[in-house]
Amino acid sequence: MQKQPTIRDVAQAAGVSVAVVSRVLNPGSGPVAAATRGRVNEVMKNLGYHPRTAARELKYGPPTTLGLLLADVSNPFFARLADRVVQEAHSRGIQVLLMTTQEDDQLESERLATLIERRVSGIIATPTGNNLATWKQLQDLGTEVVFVDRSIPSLPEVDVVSIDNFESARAATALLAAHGHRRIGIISGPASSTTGRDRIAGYRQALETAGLEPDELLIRHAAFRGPAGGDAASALLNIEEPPTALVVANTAQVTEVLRRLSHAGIDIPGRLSVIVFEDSPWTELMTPALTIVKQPIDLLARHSVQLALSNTQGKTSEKRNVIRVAAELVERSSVARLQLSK
Amino acid sequence: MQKQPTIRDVAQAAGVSVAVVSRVLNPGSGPVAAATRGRVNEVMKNLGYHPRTAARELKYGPPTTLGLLLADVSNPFFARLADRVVQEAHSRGIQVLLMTTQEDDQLESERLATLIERRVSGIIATPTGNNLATWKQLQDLGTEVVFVDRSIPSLPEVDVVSIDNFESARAATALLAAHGHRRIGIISGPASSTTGRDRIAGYRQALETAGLEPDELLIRHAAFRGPAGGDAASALLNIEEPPTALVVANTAQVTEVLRRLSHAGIDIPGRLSVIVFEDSPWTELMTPALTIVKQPIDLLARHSVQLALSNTQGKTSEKRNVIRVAAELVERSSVARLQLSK
DNA sequence: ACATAAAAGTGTACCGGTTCCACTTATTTT
DNA sequence: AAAATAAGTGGAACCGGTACACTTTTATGT
Repeated sequence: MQKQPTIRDVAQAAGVSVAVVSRVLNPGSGPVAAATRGRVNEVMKNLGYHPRTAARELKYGPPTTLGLLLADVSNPFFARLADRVVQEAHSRGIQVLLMTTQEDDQLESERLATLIERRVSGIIATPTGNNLATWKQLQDLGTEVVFVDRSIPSLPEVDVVSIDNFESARAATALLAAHGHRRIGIISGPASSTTGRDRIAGYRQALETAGLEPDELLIRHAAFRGPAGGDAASALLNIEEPPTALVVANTAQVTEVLRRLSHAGIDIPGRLSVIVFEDSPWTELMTPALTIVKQPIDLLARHSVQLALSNTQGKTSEKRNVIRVAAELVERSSVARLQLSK
Repeated sequence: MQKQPTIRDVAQAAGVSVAVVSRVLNPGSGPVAAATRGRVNEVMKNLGYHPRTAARELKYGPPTTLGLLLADVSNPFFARLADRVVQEAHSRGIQVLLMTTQEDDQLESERLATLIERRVSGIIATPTGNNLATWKQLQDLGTEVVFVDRSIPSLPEVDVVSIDNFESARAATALLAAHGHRRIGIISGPASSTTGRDRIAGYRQALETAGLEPDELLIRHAAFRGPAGGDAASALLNIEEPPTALVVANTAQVTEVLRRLSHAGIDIPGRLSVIVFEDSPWTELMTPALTIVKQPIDLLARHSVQLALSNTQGKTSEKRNVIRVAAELVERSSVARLQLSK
């Protein structure tokens, strides 16, 4: 284990001053004779020299690191988002520090503290909904904060990138109504989350447009983690007048819900039509292939990274950015047309 | 956007020297009177002071950051691995820099350069198989390198954590043989990858034990990305004497293969029995529920992090570590017992 | 009370880069 | 040919922490 050469070692070996080496390292920061540049480069290669990022960052804050704070990377939606964010960031020469909260605000708080200490230039996050003061502090410190997928209404000054939750749930519900369903259930995220609430709101809107009376028994909020989604599904199946159609608007709970339906021996779409907010490849492989609401993850990632870096890149737009991208309703085979026998 | 207070600001406001503040920051590094400690903490809180990691890292290399270099986080296997690695690292106060290679050795090379500049203490990676010199350099520099899932045979000094690829493929193949299958196909990773090769080797071993003659037409290597798996599946279905059973040992290509089988209208397990290397929840939701080889991702993650940090934590074990954990064959409904009509 | 030891606190060099400014040497202008 | 300008290089301060060597204060023992 050899010890790393420093810029001074390079300077000495090349017979120049450290200032010159630094200029070679940062083209455009000053003039260097072509011959000198070549010699220095040669020496750097021979010595296996790599400038140390930590030292570099000490002088000026690091626009080279982004924090990506997600609830849970084992959720395919977040995993794909992470993948795209990382790619997008790399294409701009930015690195990504990945952190997870497990939807736990205490953990979130610790992660945020770390990100502050790292002086990351931007943070892309799916907030738990708490730690308001910390989020505010981050912004005051000049860190560009971008909420993705969800947001926190009481932090109206933070940028947000998400799909149009209201509209996508409305469209899904409207599709079911158009197929003749009158008892339409929905399982959404917790009421404390914006996605959870907004999707329910879209659902209600669709019911109203279709002239259907909302039944609170058909509306379920479920936590993102644990068996909550499955329990909600079971509960829905056991009410007096069970639904003939179900919107699973809680992405993290889709497999839980489907598992429960499967164990209960529910025929899809014969007994229950289903639309899920989830566009993993497997939704197409199921029997029947699931009708889904597809989130344009690429766009979410691209916009998030762009916003998270916008401040750093100089063009500090003073006003807040809210980007809503459209989700796509992909019709497959899990929605049945109901015979109107009444 | 206020500018950040430094340790000197804190020292001045608290009426002490920077050394004392530093001691408060690093308990155990020296004596501080309880009253002083309280006062300094108070001032730090009021000023919103957070010590800057970059400055801290400058003096001693950072055992606070790990590099996680994966092929692709949108692959559920890697996603879950990332999730566990991040959790495991966080529980030890370590941060994770996530990078992806898209199986491209050029990109891998660039990512490695970045990791060198960051002086990360350890790297957990799924190597593409190239960049041998860089991997070696990393080790010489004292970076703890751990290959996970795959390895590079020509780098025998690098730690490896993976499942027993040979044995898991052997077991899967043996199960099919025990169910009476004599034409067993396999789609594995590329021949350039250790997983690709080792699983094929296990497959051959199982055939031999079962007294079956290997047929090269039934053995397919497919790239991890793109439509290669699907193409391999199609090819297998179109040979003169097609298989009655298939092992999909290329995790990244499982959905591709299944999609192709589905489009071809293949009845599983009626016409083709299937075992896949993939344990996402959806494999249980399929009709029929898939028989799978389940990788103990928790263990892989835990061991990887442990090894990646072992050097740093002082206990420099001079010899190389190779950790092989057992995969579990979970029998469900996608394997049919064949009537031996011959 | 007085020596002595332990505790508390301070000053400052250092980590490895970047950059400002001064300085020397070449090149151009008139 | 002298003066002005540009190009190339070097010296040293600085970024924000850490830790060593040292001084001052407080506690302990007889």
